[in-house]
Amino acid sequence: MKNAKKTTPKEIASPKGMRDIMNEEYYSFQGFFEKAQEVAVYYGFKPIETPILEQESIFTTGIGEGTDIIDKEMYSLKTKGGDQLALRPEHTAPLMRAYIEHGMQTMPQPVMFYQYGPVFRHDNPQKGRYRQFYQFDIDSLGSEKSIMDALVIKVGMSILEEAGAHNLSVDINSIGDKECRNSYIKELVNYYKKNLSGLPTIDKERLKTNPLRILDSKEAKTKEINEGAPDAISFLCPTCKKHFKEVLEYLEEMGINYNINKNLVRGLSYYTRTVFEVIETNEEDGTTMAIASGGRYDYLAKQIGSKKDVPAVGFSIGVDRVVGSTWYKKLSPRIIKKPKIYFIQLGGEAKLKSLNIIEILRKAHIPIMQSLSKDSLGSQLAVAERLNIPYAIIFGVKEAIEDSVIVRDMSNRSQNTVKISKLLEYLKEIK
RNA sequence: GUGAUUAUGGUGUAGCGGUAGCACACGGGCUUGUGGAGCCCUUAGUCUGGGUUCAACUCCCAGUAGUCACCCCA
Repeated sequence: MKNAKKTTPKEIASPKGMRDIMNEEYYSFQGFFEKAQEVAVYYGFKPIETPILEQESIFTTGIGEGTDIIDKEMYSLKTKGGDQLALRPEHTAPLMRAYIEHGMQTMPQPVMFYQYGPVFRHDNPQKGRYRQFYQFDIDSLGSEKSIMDALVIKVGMSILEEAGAHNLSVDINSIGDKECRNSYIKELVNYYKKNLSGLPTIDKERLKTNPLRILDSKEAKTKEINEGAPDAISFLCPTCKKHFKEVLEYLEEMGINYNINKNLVRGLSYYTRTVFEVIETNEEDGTTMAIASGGRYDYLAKQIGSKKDVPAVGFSIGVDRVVGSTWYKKLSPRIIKKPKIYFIQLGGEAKLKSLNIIEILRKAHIPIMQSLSKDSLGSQLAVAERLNIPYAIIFGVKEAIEDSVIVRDMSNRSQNTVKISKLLEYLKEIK
């Protein structure tokens, strides 16, 4: 499967960085989504689903120009009607748009939502990175209280733990609010200007567009310069400092391990105060990967057109990275499950009545696999075997006359004849 | 956007400057009221476009795509 596209002509291949999710992988995703929803619901979050397409402007103004996501990774398109739309590169701005559009500020605050689905970024694919990928988001809108920061982090971490994660660490930082962040940026720019000659070109460029980003630059020279850079936390105004301290206290209280990373700034410009990333360390090779991240975005609402600020905070999980990890504990979905019964029919008489029996099973919520198109018993059994299905229901001419079926345990080849009227009862027992 | 690397039926693979084998899978047939089977048969391939050459699947270049890494990010 891994080379499925190596020779497929482009016309019939999925687009670069996008793939089909099926079989075991499908169940893995589905299982994760169900578990994540369950956890979120226990904490009082409600579901929402926003459109995959949005006005492009909510992203350009919300996430901000000067970020890579906007400048080079967005799928933009113009509709036949002339609207400028974009495939969502993340869930946060659309959620805020929905909040504003539906006047949710009249509801009891905060409003807490979870949502999940595909997001799109036009980046080059590599390990754990696709152009269409899946995020599960937990957000609290309408409260600036530090406990909401802690809450979304807690819920996100619980979901990850339920999924089998155990080597997680939370990198956390605070980049302040409008005032302290601006004075900090001013100070930072001054500092870099003093060291301008030592900065690589990329970072000189960033000095103009997004100076905060220089802090987590991967350039060796910049890293050196960053050693002496002023740090955001010491520039925090008293309110922000208090907020950050409270968040950390809550995390400690909940036993969540964190480390303060002064260079963490995140690539989206709507963040204020709390920002964090959840890092997974691979036990085998020691490599790390961010599998979830988020932060507070108190000014996003106004940026995308609200008259009032809506303080909010969110946590988003990179589902592909969770499901694709070595530690992922396969969560199996409850709603869409893999059938445990293979239905086999034999003879014209039986084939005729087969669909009725399948319908009886369907009404009892018992999914099956079948090969109605086949005739011979042997070949149908072979398929059941091949698909690794534990039970077979055999329905032949004789059974059709007697209104019964044979239920066969594929593992030990034992079988029983069961009246159709008692079939559901019988199946309940063997499960 | 940058770099490395790869590309042969559906899948996995062989091979050679003289146009391709093999295995499995799939499909059909025989047999068959009880299992990964057997036998027979069919289908199906050199990623695309250029170049070198009498001749290219093979050598060269470009493109595309997979994988990985950088940037960035989930």
